[in-house]
Amino acid sequence: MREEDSNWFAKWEEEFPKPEELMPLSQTLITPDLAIAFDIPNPTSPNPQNKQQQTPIVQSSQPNSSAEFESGELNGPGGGDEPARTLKRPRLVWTPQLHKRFVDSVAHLGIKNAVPKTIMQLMSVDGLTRENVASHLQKYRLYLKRMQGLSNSGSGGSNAQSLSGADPAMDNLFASSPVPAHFLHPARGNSDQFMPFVPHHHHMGVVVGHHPHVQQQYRQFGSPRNGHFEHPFLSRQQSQQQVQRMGTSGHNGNYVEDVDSAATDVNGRKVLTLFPTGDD
DNA sequence: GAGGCAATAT
DNA sequence: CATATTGCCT
Repeated sequence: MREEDSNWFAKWEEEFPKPEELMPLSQTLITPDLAIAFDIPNPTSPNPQNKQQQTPIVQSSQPNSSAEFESGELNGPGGGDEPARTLKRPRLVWTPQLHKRFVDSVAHLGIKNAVPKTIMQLMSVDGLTRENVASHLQKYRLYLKRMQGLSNSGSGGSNAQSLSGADPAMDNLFASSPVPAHFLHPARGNSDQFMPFVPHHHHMGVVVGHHPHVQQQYRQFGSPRNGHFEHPFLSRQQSQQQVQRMGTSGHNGNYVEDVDSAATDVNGRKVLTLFPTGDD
């Protein structure tokens, strides 16, 4: 019982956006079927008054069979009554924010408890599946490993070092969130710290976008898209900020669409964007 | 079944 | 290219 114990929770809370802040932006979970079926409402006449659906109960959501409203046309096999069955969920887009939540969860869970299931539960992100987390966790571990090998300079911190030529694959995303020091080296003398497990439930909005065609979301640095130069980090943040503005403006309940890093798709590739509306 | 990880697929 | 999926193992 150190003084830290009394602090971790406060910090943990602080990092999260308030429900009120989430409200304007968060949409209820738009089920793939629904989104696809309706092809997402047009941006100019969105749903001005969207209701938010809170789930006060802690639940590992397996939103895989809830809504099944067909748009009327259905060639469905059999009769066309059954709920969504073999529908594929869109690819999950790991925004820096979402990943931050991921990292926070892992950090607070401790290495031992940081397994896909628990992480997923702690994150409490609607629509997030165990597989999503598992896949990302795998990559994240590789990232950490890579970094341990290169952790020479005495930055004393745990930040992304130079990334050049190695595996610049995911560095961009991962570098955007602070990596707890204990991650880099196994607990020493510290058995483990377990958490009381407090089910914080913040609702994250889910946006499914159907975009014409955008290629890479995370472009190389120094490549301005609309004639504006920006930093890699900023560019990402700005993209998100744009999204937020649209929502907070209250004018248009616009779904993410124009934003390059928002819900986008390459020729029919649907993308799921869960975004928290909070700080970075 | 759940997890970890490498390979492979989209 | 970022995720998803699969295979094989513990």
